[in-house]
Amino acid sequence: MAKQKQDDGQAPKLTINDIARMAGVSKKTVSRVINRSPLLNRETRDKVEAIIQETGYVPNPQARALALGRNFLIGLIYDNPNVQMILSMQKGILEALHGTEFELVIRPVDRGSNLVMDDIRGFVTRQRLFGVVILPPMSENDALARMLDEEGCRYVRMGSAVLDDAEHMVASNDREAVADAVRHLIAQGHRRIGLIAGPHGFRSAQERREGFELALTEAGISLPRSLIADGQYTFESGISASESLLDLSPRPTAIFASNDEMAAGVLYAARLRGIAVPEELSIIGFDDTPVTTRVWPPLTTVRWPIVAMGRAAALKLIGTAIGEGAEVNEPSMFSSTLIRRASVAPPPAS
Amino acid sequence: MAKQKQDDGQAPKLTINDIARMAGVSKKTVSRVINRSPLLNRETRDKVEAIIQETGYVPNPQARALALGRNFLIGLIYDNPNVQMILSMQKGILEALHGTEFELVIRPVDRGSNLVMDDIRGFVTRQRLFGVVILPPMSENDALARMLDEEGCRYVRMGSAVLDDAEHMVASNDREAVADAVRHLIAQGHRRIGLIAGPHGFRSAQERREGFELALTEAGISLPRSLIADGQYTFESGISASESLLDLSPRPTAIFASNDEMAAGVLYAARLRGIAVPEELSIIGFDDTPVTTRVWPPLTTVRWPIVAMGRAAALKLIGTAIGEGAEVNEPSMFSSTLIRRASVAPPPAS
DNA sequence: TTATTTCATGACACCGGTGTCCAAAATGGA
DNA sequence: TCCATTTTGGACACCGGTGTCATGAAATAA
Repeated sequence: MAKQKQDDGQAPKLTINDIARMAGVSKKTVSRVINRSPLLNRETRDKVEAIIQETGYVPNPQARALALGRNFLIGLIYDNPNVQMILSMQKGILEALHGTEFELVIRPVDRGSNLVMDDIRGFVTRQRLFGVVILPPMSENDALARMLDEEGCRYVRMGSAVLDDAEHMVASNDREAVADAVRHLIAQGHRRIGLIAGPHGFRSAQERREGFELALTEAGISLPRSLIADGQYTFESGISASESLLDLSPRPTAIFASNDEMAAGVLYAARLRGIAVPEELSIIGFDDTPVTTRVWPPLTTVRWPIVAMGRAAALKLIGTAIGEGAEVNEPSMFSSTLIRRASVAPPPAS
Repeated sequence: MAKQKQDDGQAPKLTINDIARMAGVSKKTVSRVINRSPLLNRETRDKVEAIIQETGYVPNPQARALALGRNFLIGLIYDNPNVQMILSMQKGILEALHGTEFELVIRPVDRGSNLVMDDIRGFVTRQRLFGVVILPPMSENDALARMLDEEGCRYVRMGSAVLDDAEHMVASNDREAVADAVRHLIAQGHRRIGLIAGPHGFRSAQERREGFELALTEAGISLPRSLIADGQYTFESGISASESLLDLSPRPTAIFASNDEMAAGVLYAARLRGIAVPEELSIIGFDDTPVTTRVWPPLTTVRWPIVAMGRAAALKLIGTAIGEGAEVNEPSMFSSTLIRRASVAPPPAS
């Protein structure tokens, strides 16, 4: 029955009882101090807080989790292949969580598997997660949102447009961003502009396509079906999709690819055919990933504030928990910027 | 005092007591079944296990964490700027953790801050982590390893070479891998080969440099100091470091860059000067990141099995916990492969 | 001054598991 | 048949917090 004091570590592991004893109050009173209960005498609070400061006591998260029936863990759920995006999101979320008691737990899921729902349900209920951030395209799954509602798990959905569930969304305005990019091409004099679309079923792909069509319609430019090619958001699909466009006669003088990977694929395909970029072909991508500056010429692209959005999502989740008076009111709609590099030029004189 | 049955979710949340009642045994007996205690009657075990199967009962991790004083969380600690590596490691670890009761918690730390140690200590002790995986260069910090030992926290260090602490290492053999790459250049006829080294203080940088020098020494090629330039593992540093090499006369006919980002920088700098790759200059990088195939020409590089190493690290950590008889014996040293692409050719006839 | 209300605090049970220790049952030897 | 020894299972305390309710003190009203 000897207290295990120096058994392995030298950290004596203070508990709430130790603090209570030192302060000469009950453990419940210490608990009140920790949880900022309003019905506390000022003196008592100060005394206990001083001791907590002094000793560096930190409540045991496991015990809290058990008593509260809720953990201080935020889950990050994704089924997305885009590593850059995942890591930037992760970065933003972690920035917001830094200094709080929250930790980030990663959960990649297997899109397509029909066990996904049960998998996620088990994840959030077993771990009693405080909340989750869902990355696209999984975030577009309304059934998932309903399930989380049922389970009483908070969530924020990242997206390329505000869906019905606006309350839980942090979104970028992809449509308008793409329209701006295409307007830029039109302003340079381009009229035959090709589109490499993203995969069917991705909301972002749809939004970007709509933005593309919007800009052309505004300018009164017709869009033959042949100028649209389907891609899968991968480099390889960018190469193969652009081949059908580059074989056209007359060839498009510019191509908007729905993400940077595919834009890099266009550049690659153009080089294989000896087509000069940007002299004979202008290219614009989307995401502003590092690859845009590694290739030659550096690619004009659209930058969306992923890190800031990740931060906003996390704050939105934990805001109610740490909101000390000021209601955390993060913007839910973020806008993107056209980054002009060297892959756009006026079309060649025909 | 009414049981909250259908208050928010429809999950009745089975507890060990429910199972015990249903099986007609005490909760402790159920606990024994869960923990595979050997001193149990076969019939009792089967009966309880059947009920667990039937009801889908899963023990509450928070309660277990509290009672055991240890969580089923694995921490991933990194201070590394290389997003590709972080994500690949994460992927490997998650693969190994999939289907187990373990979850992955992410912890980026701020290298250079002198609070790092306390930060990590707080992280592992508060959360009572089962163990952590440490990515380079943080993994080279011996003081950190000692601290984790003190705190009784398991750990695995990822590295580019086996350090003193071999028991806790999962490593790749960078030195030999680089030597192979440089031997390849020599075999093609190169004699004036430049090196862009990684940052001082990174073990990987040192190992790669040693591999470079090893191959030259073997071939009896002398290495003037002017053929070595310092980089920071970034694209930009690759550009500036290569400038000093490309200004030399005679110019090196090949450059080994200590990672792909810097190799991409060399390519960029070469293009700015109108130097043809690979005709006038061969380039080899290290890491086999996606950028190597996005640029033109695709870069020859060294691939190290990051995902497999992450998997091995995780298995090494949890192996003792899930080891059912068979002692998990993952290899601790991984070897790399030279990936030949189009950035290497024989040197120009001088 | 006394009755009533408000406020601050504490005692105690509880969250859902696990460790310790002891009792009952089963087994074996004399 | 009885006692000693080994299994097998349960009662109970405990991990470190939080919720509920009771209690005593102080403040207000009568």
